[in-house]
Amino acid sequence: MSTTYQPREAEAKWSRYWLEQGIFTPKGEGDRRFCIVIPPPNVTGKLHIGHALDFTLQDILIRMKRMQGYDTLWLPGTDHAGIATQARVEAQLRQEGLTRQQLGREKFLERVWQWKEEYAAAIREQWEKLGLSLDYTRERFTMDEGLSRAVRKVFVDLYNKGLIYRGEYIINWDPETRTALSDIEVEYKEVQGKLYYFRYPLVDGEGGIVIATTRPETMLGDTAVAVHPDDERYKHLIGKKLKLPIIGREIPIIADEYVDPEFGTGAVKITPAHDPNDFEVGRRHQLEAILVMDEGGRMNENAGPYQGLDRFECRRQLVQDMEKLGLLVKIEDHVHAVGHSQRSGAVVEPYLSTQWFVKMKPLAEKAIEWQKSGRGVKFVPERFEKIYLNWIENVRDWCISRQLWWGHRIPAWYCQDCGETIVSMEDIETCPHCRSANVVQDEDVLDTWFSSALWPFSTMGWPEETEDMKRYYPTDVLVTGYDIIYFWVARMIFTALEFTGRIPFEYVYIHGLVRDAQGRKMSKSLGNGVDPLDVIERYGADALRFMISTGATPGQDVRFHWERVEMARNFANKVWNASRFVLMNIDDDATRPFDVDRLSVVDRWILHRLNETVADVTRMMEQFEFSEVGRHLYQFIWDEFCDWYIEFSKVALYGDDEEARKTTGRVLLYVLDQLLRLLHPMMPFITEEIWQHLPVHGKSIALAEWPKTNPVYTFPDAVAEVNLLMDAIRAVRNVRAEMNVPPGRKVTVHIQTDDDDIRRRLENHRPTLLRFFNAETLHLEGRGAIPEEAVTAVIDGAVIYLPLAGLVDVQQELARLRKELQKLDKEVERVQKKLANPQFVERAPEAVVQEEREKERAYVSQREKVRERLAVLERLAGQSSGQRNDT
RNA sequence: GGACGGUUAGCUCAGCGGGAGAGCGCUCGCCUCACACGCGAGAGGCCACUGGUUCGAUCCCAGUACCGUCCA
Repeated sequence: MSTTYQPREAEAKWSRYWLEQGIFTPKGEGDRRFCIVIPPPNVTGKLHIGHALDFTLQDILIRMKRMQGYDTLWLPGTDHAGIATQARVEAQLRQEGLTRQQLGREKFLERVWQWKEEYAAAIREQWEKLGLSLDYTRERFTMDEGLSRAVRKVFVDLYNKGLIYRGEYIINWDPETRTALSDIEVEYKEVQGKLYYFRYPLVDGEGGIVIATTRPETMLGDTAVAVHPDDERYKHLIGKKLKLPIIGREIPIIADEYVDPEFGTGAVKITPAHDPNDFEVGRRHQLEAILVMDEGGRMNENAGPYQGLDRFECRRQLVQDMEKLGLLVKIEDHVHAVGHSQRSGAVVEPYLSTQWFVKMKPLAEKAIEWQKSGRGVKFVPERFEKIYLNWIENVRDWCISRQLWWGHRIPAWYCQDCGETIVSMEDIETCPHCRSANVVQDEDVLDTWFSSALWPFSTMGWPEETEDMKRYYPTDVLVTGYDIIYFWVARMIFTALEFTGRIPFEYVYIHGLVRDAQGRKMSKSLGNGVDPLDVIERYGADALRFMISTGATPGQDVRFHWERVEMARNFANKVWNASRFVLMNIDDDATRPFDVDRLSVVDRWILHRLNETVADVTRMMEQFEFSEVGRHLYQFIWDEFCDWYIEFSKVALYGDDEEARKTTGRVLLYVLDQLLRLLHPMMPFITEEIWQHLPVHGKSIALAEWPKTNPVYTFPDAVAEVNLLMDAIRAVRNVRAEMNVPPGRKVTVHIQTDDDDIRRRLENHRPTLLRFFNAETLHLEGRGAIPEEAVTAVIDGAVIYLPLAGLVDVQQELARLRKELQKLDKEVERVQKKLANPQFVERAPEAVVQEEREKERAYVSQREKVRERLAVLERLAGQSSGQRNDT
C-alpha cells in the first residue's frame, strides 16, 4: 500500500467489480425492503454538481439500508426533458444549416433519439464514476414504451373523468421556443419599464379617455375600455364609444369591478386576447378577442400598419406614432414584474390559444385532504410542507399541451368529417362516431412534467400489476431540491393519490442548491459551474461525495469551495494511513475475537467511544442529518482513533507483552473494520479498497453488516481514566511548547497528588506517560519536595512539575502562573455566583446543580495549587532580587 | 404586499436552554519508526440589534435592521 491513497485505479476497479457482481440488484426477498427512485436527470447534457449532491445523498441512504439488511432497490432513469432537449438538438441542426421543419417530424425525432442515447450513456458513466449503487438492470426513460403506456392511461382516464379538457384560454406563450408554458414555467423578474398614458378620443363629441398601459403594442387588439362602476370621474361616459387610434375600431366604455380606480387614470384598455384579466372581463361583457401577434411574437394582420414588426419594435413605433397624433399624454417610469420563460429566457406573452388542461381542483383537494389528515408525505425539513400546501391550495389549472415534437404525443384524434374528438388508449384509424377515416392526431405533445409526475409508479411497471409494483411501491424516500417542489414533488403526490390510491413516497427529503464560492447560482451563462468529473479526476469521488454531503444542513444551500474538497481528500488519506498502520501491525490471527477480560483501559475506552459513535451515526442517518454524520465520523476517526488510540496502541504494540500486543492488534482491526463500515455510505470506494486488504471475509463491504452497539462495551471508568491521561499529557505538551523545550530533549516529570486512586491509575500507564511526555523519568509522588527550577501545570487532582534547569526564568514562570490563576479565578467566580443563587439551586435540575458543584470543587482545588506554587516562586524571586540588592 | 430562510472566529459553515465549535487561513515548534494530504502547541468571537419568558438565553417568544429565496 502506497503512502498516499490513489483514488483513480481504486475507483475504476471497484465500480467495475460492483457491477460484475450485481450486488446492487435487489434479491426481492425478505420482509424489510427499502426503495428509492432517482429523480431522473434530463438527457440534455452532462450531470452538474447539483446532481452529484442529490445522488450522493440517496446513495448514502441506500447503502446504509442495504448494510442493515434491507432488500434495497435504487431505480435509475432519465427524463426526456421536452423543451430543453428539443432546443439543444435544434441548435445542433442550426449549425448544420438545418431546421426541424426542413427535416420533418419523423427524421427530427430520430435525431433526438440519437442524442438521447448518447447522453444517457454519458450520464450512466457519470453515475458509475460517482460510485452510485443503482440497479442498472431496471433503468428507465420517461419515453420508454411502458412509461408511455402509463402516460396514455393517465391522460385517457383523466379525460374520461372530466379532469382533462381542451379549450381556448389565455396561456403563457414563449415566442422563442414557440410553445405554451404552464404557470410555473414562467419566472417573474422586476423590470424598470414605462407606463404610457394614451388618449382615446370619443366617437361622438369632444374629448376622450386617458388610459395607462405598460404594453402599448397590445392596444391594437383592444376591444373596450373599462372603468370602475363607482368611479365618479367616468360614470357619465359608461356606454359611450371610443375610437381606437390608428386602427379606427369603435370600442365601448364598459364598467367592471375588476378595475382599480387608484392605478393610472382609473381607466383600463381591455385586450381579451393578450391579458388574462382582460380575457375574463371580455367574457363577462361578450367582447371580441383579437390576436395581434403570431406565434413568434411578431405583429400579425390584425395589427394594421405594424404587421410584420417584432412586438418590441412595434411598441417603439406605435408610441412615436401616438405622439405624432397628439394622443400621447405622458410617459412615467414604472417598475413591474415581467414574466420570462424559464427555458428560453424570452419575455412570455399572454396569448389566447386552444390548449389542453388538467382541471386541478378535485386533484388538489384530495391531496390537501390526505396531507391535513396526517396521511400525507412527511417533509424533511418540515417547513417545506407549508410551501407545498400553500401551492396546492392555490393551484390553477395546468396547461399540459406543448407545441413541440419531442415528447408524448397527445392521444387525441379529431375527425375531420364529423368534428368528433376521440381520446383513446389505442391509436385511432377511423372515427368511431361517423366511421370516417379522415382522422388526425393532435400535433402537440405533453408537458414533460406530466410524465415525470408518474415516475414513482410508471417505473415500476404501472398500470400493470407487476411484482416490482407490489413489492417496492410506494417508495420510501424521495430526495430532491427545493427548486422542483411545485414542478415535480407536488405533481407526483396528486397523481399517485389519484391513480394508485397511495402517497408515492413516505418521506421527501429536500436539500438546497449547490452554489459557487461567492454564493451565486451555478449557470452556463456565468460559466461558474463545476464539473463533478473534474473534481473526481483531481481529488477522487469519495472526496467529492464527502465534501458535498457534509456541506450543509437540510434544506440549506451549499457553497462549493475547492478547499473543502481538499479537506475531504485529506480525510480520505488519513483513513488510508490509519489503515496502513493497522495492517502493518497485526498478525494473521488478528481476526480472532479478543478476550474482553484482557482489554486494556485504552482498549475499553475506544470501544466505549465506538459504541457511542455507532449509536450517534445510525440515529443521525435515519434522521437524514448527513452533514452531522460526516462531522462525527471525521472527528472520531481523526481525533480519537488516530491521534489518541493509535498513538496509545504503539505502547502495547512495541512492548514486550505478547498477549497485550495481540489484543491490541485485534481491537485495532475490529475498530477499523467498524469505522470503515460506518464510513462506507459516504466514501464507498476507499472503504472498499481498504476493506478488501483487511483479513476479513466478504464479497464487498457494501454487503457487510451495518455496525450495531454492543452493550458489553460499556466502560465509563475507562473513559474517566483516559480523560485523566489525556489531561496530563496535554498539560505536559503545553508546558513543553510554551517553554520551547526542544522536541529531542528528554525531560523528567514529577506528578504529585494526595489522591491515591489517581496515583494508582497514572501508575498503570507509566509507559504510556513516558512515551507521550517524551520523558526519561517519571516520579509519581505525594505532595512534597518541589523542585525549584521547574515549570508547573495543574490538572484536576494533581500537580505536574517539569524541572527544566537552564530553561526557566522565574519571572516568566510567575507571569504564566498568574495568568493561569486569573483564568481559574474567573471560573470559580462564575460557578460560585451561580451556586449562590438560591433560585438556581432550587429550580435547576439536580444533575445540573451537581455538575456545577463538581466544577466548583475542581476549580477551587486547582486554584489552590496554583496559589501554593506562586507563593513558593514569589519567595524565591524575592530572595534572588534581595541578593542582587545586597551586592 | 405575503410566506420562509439567513445574520456565530479573517473566510466558509455547524451547534441551539446550563462552561462558544469545525475546516481553511494565521502564529510558534517539529521530516517523532501510518500519514508533511502530516504531528504538537497557540492566537482569534458583546453568537446582528431591542425587548420579553426563564433560576439561567447564542439557542425559546415578540419586534427591528440587513441579506437571500419563493409566492402574489
